[in-house]
Amino acid sequence: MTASENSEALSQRLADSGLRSTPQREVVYTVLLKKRDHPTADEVYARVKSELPTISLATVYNCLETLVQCDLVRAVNFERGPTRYCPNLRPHAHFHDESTGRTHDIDLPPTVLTELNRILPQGFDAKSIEITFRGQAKESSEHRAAGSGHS
Amino acid sequence: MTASENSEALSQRLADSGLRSTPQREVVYTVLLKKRDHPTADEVYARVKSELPTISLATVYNCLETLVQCDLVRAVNFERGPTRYCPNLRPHAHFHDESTGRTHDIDLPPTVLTELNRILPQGFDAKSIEITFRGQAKESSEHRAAGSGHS
DNA sequence: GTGATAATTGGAATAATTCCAAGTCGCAGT
DNA sequence: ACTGCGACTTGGAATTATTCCAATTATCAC
Repeated sequence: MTASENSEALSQRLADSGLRSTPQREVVYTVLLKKRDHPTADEVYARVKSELPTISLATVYNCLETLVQCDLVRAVNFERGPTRYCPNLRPHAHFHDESTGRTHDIDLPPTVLTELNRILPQGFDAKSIEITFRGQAKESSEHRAAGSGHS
Repeated sequence: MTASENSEALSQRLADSGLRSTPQREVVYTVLLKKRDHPTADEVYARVKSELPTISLATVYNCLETLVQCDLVRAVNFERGPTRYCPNLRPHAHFHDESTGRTHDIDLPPTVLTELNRILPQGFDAKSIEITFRGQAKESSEHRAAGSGHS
């Protein structure tokens, strides 16, 4: 998917919700797509500033919130600490590597999701499931964990 | 399990880690056991104060942290917002009811855990898995969701 | 009991996020 | 093009959750 296609997708989604496409929203979104390392709002702010030096942190929070509303980005929270943002829309779990602090996306086979829904008692109706592994990723630091690639 | 048995278990665990059993730690722990609604530190503080009026919020944070260290309590974070605390030690998932804001424990069959570990790519070694459902629990407010009962 | 060590306390400090009021931008209708 | 209205952005103040710190207090070993 090219950059302009992503931009198209963004304007489309925004328009669907009656929202406008703005430079700030575009840049925040492309920053998320460019480096998929689950950055915090502060980190996004730092990255966006190199392209849009006058943007404010409040706007970054606003844009991120907007993108989450439009279902273009997922907000992720494991443990205490700042919220992180993830532009991977495929069903996936997160693996939090305790030694590096890094977070990897793990693709979820659909069977696992249906299986998980089966363990819910009567009357529980889940709209979404979040799964976080915690442990160590022993291999090379250049994992190509399934699920990060949208290219 | 009686109250004094819980208290025993607590001192034991604390001793194992070279820590002392104190009134504050005991009360914080019993408060968590008494009402298993995943309270925040502030809520625990409020409940503990009725029994131990001079306790400080800092101490509540300290005690909770200690209990988590001793593996008697789990700290739970879904989405932004304060950390919540859960004295259920059995493997379980959380179901977050979006309409009531309440959180229910869902027992996890061991098969699900082994299945989940199977989806990890080579080199990923998970020590723990956290699962959170989000949706609506349609039934009566008095669910006896499996997993809460230790009695 | 006495001393060493651990735990508690209150308040200040920090971190993350939200709120708010003012200013700016962009489109719709003329 | 011009104007007006609502949406968006901005900076700073406010809020919330949590941690830090220095001083006191309690507890255990001897």
